[in-house]
Amino acid sequence: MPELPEVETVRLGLRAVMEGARIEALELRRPDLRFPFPEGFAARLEGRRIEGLGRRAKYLLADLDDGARVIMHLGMSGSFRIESASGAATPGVFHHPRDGRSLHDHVLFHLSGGQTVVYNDPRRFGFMDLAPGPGDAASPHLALLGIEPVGNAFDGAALLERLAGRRNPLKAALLDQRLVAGLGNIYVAEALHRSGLSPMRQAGSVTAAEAARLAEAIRTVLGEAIAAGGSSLRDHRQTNGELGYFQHAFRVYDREGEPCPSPGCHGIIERSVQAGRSTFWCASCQI
DNA sequence: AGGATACCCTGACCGC
DNA sequence: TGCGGTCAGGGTATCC
Repeated sequence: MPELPEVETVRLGLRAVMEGARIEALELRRPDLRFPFPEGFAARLEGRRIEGLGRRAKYLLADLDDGARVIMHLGMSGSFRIESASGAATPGVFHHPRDGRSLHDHVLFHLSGGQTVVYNDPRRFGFMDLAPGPGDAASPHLALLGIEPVGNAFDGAALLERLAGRRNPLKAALLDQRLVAGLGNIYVAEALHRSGLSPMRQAGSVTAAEAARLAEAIRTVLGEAIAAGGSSLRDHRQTNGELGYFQHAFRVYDREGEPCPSPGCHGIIERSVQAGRSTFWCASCQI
């Protein structure tokens, strides 16, 4: 799944065609994704104009002209692509031979501009929901989210405050969406390596200086990843069908056994498992 | 409190 | 070419 940079890449691509457009028809090709679609979902969207397309953590937010907000999560394998009226096939996307449409195209937004925005999700861990209005409190999905790591308020002090007193491993704390919202397995690994901190460290043991370094590393790695169009491992694509390329800039993620890329470090990248997820790190320079 | 585990689901890959 | 096992960018529930 997409983590924050992949979702932001998708948002930037979709914004150009969705903002200001009217949803002429919403085509649901099955009754559910991870959860059933909300009652009357299609009817409540049809005819509405999309006034803005935002993002909170890993959620895409479409604000409608009647005040409602569509909340979309890509799960592990969700992607959006834009089809123009010509209906040209997207490179690299499997199209079902029967109707020319991929088996996993589940939701189609038919827009007034002539384009169709297609949501594809093989694993269906993604979902869509409707909130009555803007503001995190209006949705149970957003209400408990922590600080936005690319927002202005995120710095060493803000991070230190959230880690203080926590006894769980630093990696687990950073993956907790209630503390910092938007990080996932890849970017936690990358940010910890860049800041020289061990994923095994007790979260509450991080000092003010270390928190400042970590916050800066998080901000930098997310920014670089967004600029690269995200990371494409299996499923993520930009909305024009192109791959992201930040995966080539990984320093530790999926690099078990390779030499640590830190200057002057002679360590080897290790893999271990924390909370059921792979952790990649260098025991020599991450302390 | 927080850790470990199972689960939701499909597809890719590996070894046999 | 097939088959079983394992793994995957997320989030949630449930059990200790």
